[in-house]
Amino acid sequence: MKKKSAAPTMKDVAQEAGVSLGTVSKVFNNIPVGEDYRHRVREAAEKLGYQINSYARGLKTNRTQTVALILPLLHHPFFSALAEQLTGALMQRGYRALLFITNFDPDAEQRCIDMVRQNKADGIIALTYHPELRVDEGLPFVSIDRHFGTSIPCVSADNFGGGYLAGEKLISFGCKKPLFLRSGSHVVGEPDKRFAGFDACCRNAGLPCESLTLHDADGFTPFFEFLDKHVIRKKPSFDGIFCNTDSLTLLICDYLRSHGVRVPEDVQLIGFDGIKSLGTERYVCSTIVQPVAEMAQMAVDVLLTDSSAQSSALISLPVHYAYGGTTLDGEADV
Amino acid sequence: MKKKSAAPTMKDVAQEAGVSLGTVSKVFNNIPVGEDYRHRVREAAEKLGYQINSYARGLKTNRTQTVALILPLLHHPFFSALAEQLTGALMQRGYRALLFITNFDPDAEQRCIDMVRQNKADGIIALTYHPELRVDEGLPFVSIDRHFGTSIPCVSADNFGGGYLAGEKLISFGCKKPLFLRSGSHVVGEPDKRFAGFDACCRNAGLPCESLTLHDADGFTPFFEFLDKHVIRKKPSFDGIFCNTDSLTLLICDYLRSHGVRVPEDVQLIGFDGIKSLGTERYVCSTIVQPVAEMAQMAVDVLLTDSSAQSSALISLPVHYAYGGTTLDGEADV
DNA sequence: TTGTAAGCGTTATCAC
DNA sequence: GTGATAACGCTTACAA
Repeated sequence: MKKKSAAPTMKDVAQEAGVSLGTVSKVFNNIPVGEDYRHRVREAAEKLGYQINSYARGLKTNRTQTVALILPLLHHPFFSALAEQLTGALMQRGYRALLFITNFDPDAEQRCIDMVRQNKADGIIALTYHPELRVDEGLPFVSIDRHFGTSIPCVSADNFGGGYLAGEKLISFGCKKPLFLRSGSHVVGEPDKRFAGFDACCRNAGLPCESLTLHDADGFTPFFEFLDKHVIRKKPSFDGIFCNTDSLTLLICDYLRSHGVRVPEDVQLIGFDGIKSLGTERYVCSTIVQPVAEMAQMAVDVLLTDSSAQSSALISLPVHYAYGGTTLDGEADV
Repeated sequence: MKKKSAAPTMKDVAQEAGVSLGTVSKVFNNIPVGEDYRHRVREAAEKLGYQINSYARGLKTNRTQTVALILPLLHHPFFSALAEQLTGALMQRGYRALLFITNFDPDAEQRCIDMVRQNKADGIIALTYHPELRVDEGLPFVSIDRHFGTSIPCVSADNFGGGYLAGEKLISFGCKKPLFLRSGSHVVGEPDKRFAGFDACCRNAGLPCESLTLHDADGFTPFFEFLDKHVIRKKPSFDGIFCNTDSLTLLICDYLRSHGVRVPEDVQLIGFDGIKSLGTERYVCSTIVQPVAEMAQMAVDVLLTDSSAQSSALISLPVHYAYGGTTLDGEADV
């Protein structure tokens, strides 16, 4: 008794069907084969519960139908939505997703890349914070939100356009004293353009905006100090704030309200991402919505499509504005 | 010019180091080898940028260091947290995560299982809604929140205990007329015990509770109709609601407030899951917190640990209560 | 200790 | 159209 429910192999199927190994292989690769043979093979496979061994196949073909997803984390709606959409888009194409979580740690990111090479994934889709990742030439790679310049395509939302749109909205809602608040990684990436767009819009309107940029390590207290300083007797010295994420918007909104500042009456807030609230499924704040599904689909398409014209394209997908209670436009505008 | 940056193989490393193939293999498998040999191999590997080919290895060893994660979706904090924790726990153990999203579709779930078999994963961790999944005997399987009875271990939160605790809390906060609301899949699973626990607690206290159970297909309107009927002039005929998820709690809370019912003054609400709000990182409602990290760790441990005593255990991990603004205990109790 | 060689389950290249 | 047979890159007896 040597074999203990070992998975059936092509050889077993061949034997069961009374044909040769090669014929079985052909059936499973849609290579022309006599109709009766094809049938016998299918039946034998069914009977034995045969499933092709993708490891053996991958070894031969050098293609594994597997794509690695490298993300910093999942416990944030934007990232989890991205992961879900990416996985779905891959599965539709017959690919499997190998998931790696890096926690923003550059070392972990590099280790992931190495694991991917071991795993012979057919490609990588990554949202990485490692400024100079060492990744195989020849291994298809698509970056999200981080443009590595030469030779690596990047998919992102239209961050500049989104920032500009945020400015337009705030101004059209009557804001005269715009402020920009940012918190996040110090690694430069596409999302940095949100401020550039906002700033450009404010300038064009003759309403230069103040701004305060923080990095992860700084925590949030500088924001609170800033707000304290600029809020005199519940009247802030600004009337419209564009935060670089919905998450930050919520934090700021909460702080202002708890200090007697009315949102949106005294100050209007616009965020970025398009996060919806659990349960009610409404936007958690007025926001610039990232087209997550489209970004995922595009990333997969670029990765898997014959990379002839792949080049080093930077693909920015259109965003849109959505009302979420922190501006004065109200539901009507939705 | 045949090879076009083909990945280096053990043979290349052996040649570069001037040793035999077998020796290289031994180095990479931590099998005793002369110190100088070991060194030469390491250097050669480094120089060539060699990475072991896990497909070739897997073909030989029948172990792929890969575990499949099968989840219905990711765009919900509980599932994304679970996915993140599971992936982390697996990576710590040197395993990679193969992610599958099923959208609650039993067919998709079965297809995933088949893909997993093709991929020769070493095991499966699944939160599945397929009542009678056909899964290989011999392929380690751990279920989350769904107990398949015989032979498949299941990890979940202590749902009964959590329901009981919710009852105790509501009663200790002064509730006299408890209500239970449930929405979700019609597939029975561990989470169903939340009501059982709550009901038991209410009974013990001599305060029998009403309840309304809905399934996904029903939508939410029956809840609203029910509430409308039981709220006379802004005074509801109940004063404490236990909802089976935080998500539902938020929905109900929103509905009540928009109809002039004060939460928590008129009605207190307790949810289940332990979801935190973006930005402020506070619990979105008073809730029974699931120990997600521990559940993930446990699932991985059970899956990967020598399955001698694995049996068909049902492992319930302890939950705890947390204040989140929808009850009368206030921050002090946290 | 180190090297040699036989597979693992496929695919692909041949003759038939 | 079909059936042998040689790889693919690795592990693992076994021989040296």
